[in-house]
Amino acid sequence: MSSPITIKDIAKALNISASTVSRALKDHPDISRETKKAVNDLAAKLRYKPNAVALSLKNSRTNTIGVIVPELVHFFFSSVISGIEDVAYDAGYNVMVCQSNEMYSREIINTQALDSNRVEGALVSISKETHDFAHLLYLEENGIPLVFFDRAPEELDVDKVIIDDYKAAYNATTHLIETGCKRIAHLAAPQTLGIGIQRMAGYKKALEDHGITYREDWVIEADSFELAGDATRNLMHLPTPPDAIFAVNDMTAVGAMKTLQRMSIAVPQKVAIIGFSAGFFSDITTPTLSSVDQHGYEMGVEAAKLLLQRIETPVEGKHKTQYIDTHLVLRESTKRKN
Amino acid sequence: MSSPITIKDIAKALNISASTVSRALKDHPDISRETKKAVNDLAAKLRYKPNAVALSLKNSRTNTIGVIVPELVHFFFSSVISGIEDVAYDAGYNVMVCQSNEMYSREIINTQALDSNRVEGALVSISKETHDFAHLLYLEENGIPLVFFDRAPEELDVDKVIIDDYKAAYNATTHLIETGCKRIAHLAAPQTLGIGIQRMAGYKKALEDHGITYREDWVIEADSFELAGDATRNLMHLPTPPDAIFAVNDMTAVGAMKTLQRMSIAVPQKVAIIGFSAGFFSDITTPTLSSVDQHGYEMGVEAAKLLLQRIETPVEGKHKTQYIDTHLVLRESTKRKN
DNA sequence: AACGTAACCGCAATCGATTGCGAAACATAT
DNA sequence: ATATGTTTCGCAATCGATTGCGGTTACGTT
Repeated sequence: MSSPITIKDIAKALNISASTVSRALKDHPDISRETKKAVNDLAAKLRYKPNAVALSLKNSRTNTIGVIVPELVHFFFSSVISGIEDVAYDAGYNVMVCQSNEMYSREIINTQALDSNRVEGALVSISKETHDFAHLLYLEENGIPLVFFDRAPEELDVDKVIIDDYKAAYNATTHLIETGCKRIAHLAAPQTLGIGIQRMAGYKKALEDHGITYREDWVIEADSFELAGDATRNLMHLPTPPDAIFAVNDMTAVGAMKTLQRMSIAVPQKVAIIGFSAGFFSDITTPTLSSVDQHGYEMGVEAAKLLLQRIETPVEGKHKTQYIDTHLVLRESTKRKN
Repeated sequence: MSSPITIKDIAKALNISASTVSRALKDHPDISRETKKAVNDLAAKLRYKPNAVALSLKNSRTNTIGVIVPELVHFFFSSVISGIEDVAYDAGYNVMVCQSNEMYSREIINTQALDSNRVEGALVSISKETHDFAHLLYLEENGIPLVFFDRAPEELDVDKVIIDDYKAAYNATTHLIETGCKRIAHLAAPQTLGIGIQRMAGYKKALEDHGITYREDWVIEADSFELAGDATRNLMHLPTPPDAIFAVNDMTAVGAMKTLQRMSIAVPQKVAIIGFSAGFFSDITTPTLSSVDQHGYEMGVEAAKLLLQRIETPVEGKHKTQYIDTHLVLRESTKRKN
């Protein structure tokens, strides 16, 4: 009902000036013990809370960071945000969250909103539509540190926290090889996306390092539950079908698994499957799905830490690319090492 | 690098007063055409953006709403937040997100942060530890509208957007009965939580209405993937084990399903299972999981709409309880009706 | 008695934008 | 030439909190 208590209200009630109240509240030596007590007592009674907005204006510090993600409803992104929020909380920062819904136009508006609200830094994972980064780089030009996570622009000198897709794909493929698979297929992401290219490259390199010839007909672009069905059927109808599938993400892996089961092909005995972490539902398939854990929470933590560091001490020189370690989560959809 | 452009910068550069700049920017009739053009041109050139913080202070309107959830990393909660964000975006509001991590103490601090930051309203789903709501109700007493969603205090006159847990549980249980199950167990949430109580009550009522006796040993408090394992084993080791399980959420349902499979008990033939909340991973289990869809996104939308309405026109009289429709999503883990 | 000096506290400016009111400058009317 | 009107703009206060600087007491010292 009533508007919030201000320092003036206390001053008026005690018949002293606002400055005295302010000083009393922060235990300034200029203020007498009695005055301090009176002020603090009344402040407590009225439940005075400093107006963060006024402080922000005065100090040019909002204690708020902004986050833009393509979509909130993704296990991975919500994990990242959770990590961000925990770090921010510990550091006394608030988190303003926006989703671009994979739209370039909305990402721009989100960026401007964060700018207008004078967030002290921004954490961004770009939308699928975004190929121009001017709106974001503009933030940094204006003194708002910017850290990309997961989906970051390639070939740009910006701060980013990402996973080593190449290495992770290499490890996943190697695991298939080491558990006895020799005909390894890859359900790939579009080769326009950085992750698509990197994961493909890691896959190829693993084959090469283990003396396995790369076969083009074992690689199909398919990166969703739906697309995985057709792709898998096509693979299994080849003269020499694969005995393992490395899928570019978990939904694709599950799509392949479901399809194989419908074809009565045993997983992992006939065909092993490994995915790439989009979520913890790898636990709940039958068989459970081996996968590459992307450590979303940790990525959020590291990205937030880096951002806070940039806020404290702005970049000198080159920006940093930080890799989050991935690791193989070995479950039932791949065979055991012997 | 340089601090953001202010209205004064433009005024100084054009040798006019700040008031004139302000008026020129908003097309006030008092300002001449030439002045307006000069101001607008320079503003565009310098990419002037009004300082939202200063405006907030002046207008006592931050255009920001706060959200507190127990945990971000939940399909349901992230769905709700997504709905909230979309509504807020359309209305020109920003969203400040906090997670309590199921801790009462942290919920309090979150609340104070939102208060200090003068959010114009708050959307809250309470933590498991929260039994006292003073900190939240205090917001509303201070003119910050408050809308609870999903986890709301019972028996309190507050605005809330929830599902009809009682009805949904009744329907889920009834479906099990109608598909021939007669010994229906319930893996329940803590009976301190409203949802726990309501879902339990709906379960009981369904049994009663169909002439099935309630048995205490078929009800176990277990609301996570991990807890479901032990609970399910215990259930199946009873002299008369159940032939169906109604689980309080999907993760619990999946935990039960996995355990049954490990015990070589056929789902749904020997034991049918129905979950709650229809996370999209209900699709990928084998068998796929029947569940109650909670419509998280829609709940977020409705809660945000209600909050914005409260912000526009504060409550007169009693608060509102709004129910989001649920519906049964029938998949393979329950039997078909005949 | 006169002066010095702590001890305490208030004035006013500041952060950026807005806005009521008043004031120039010029034009038109009487 | 005086009065009235119109156009265009600036002053200053405001939002809430902070802080340098100056001012007022009261007390002690010589």
